[in-house]
Amino acid sequence: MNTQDGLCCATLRTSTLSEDDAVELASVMKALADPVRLRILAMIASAPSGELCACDLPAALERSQPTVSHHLTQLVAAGVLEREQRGKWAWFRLRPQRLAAVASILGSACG
Amino acid sequence: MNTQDGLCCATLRTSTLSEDDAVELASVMKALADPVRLRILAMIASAPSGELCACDLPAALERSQPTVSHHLTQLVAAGVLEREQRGKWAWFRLRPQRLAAVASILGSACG
DNA sequence: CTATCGTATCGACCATCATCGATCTATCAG
DNA sequence: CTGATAGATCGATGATGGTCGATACGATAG
Repeated sequence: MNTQDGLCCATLRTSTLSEDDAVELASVMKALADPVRLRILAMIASAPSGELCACDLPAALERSQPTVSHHLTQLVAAGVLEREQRGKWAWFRLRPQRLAAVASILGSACG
Repeated sequence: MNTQDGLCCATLRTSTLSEDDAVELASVMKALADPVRLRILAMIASAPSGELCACDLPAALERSQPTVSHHLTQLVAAGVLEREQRGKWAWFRLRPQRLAAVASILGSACG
């Protein structure tokens, strides 16, 4: 772990996680551990353009606008999404590296 | 998703998660979203025998015995660990399929 | 400038959770 | 049976988190 981008190639199999690394990895997992946030990721991943406008989400997720904004903020903070402001709209794209890092850490424990 | 074992080959990229599938996936992620539980997984994954006795964990994790027992219960409930009782000791092994399922779902969003 | 619309922030509320001490259960040693 | 040990369960507590209404901010339209 600990490259310029945080999570990296440490594996559950080859090394025991330090307390600090465990906390960092857990913080990313925590960002992914909510149904609303997972649905946001799925919607963006399946969007033809690869991006989504925040304005569509409250209706699609049946959550209030503040709630959606809160979840988007958390996903961006976790490094899983990136935000781009266009006029008065906010658009979101995946940051695949971060998801790939987590996937590879988990996969490494599976032999 | 939804095979005999729960999580399966649904991907974030090809399908929008249903509310129910999102809740189920989130519950597994939640089990992985704690530093203590991640360290337990890492310790087991890196153990030469592939298994660990619960008796060693409170000292290694610097947590009380009830706390460790609580975390182990959650990991077993999430399908990530399996428990085997031997005499008065409880031993734990990984269930790689479950971790692999989560890893593949995350990986599928990374193109 | 003013009105409007998309988002972010704030404050509050309720639910969930990590943690621990105390206690209960079960297994083994004598 | 008795004492000791591994582990689970219970109850309490303090912290974290999801949610929403109200409000503030920022950009566009007129």
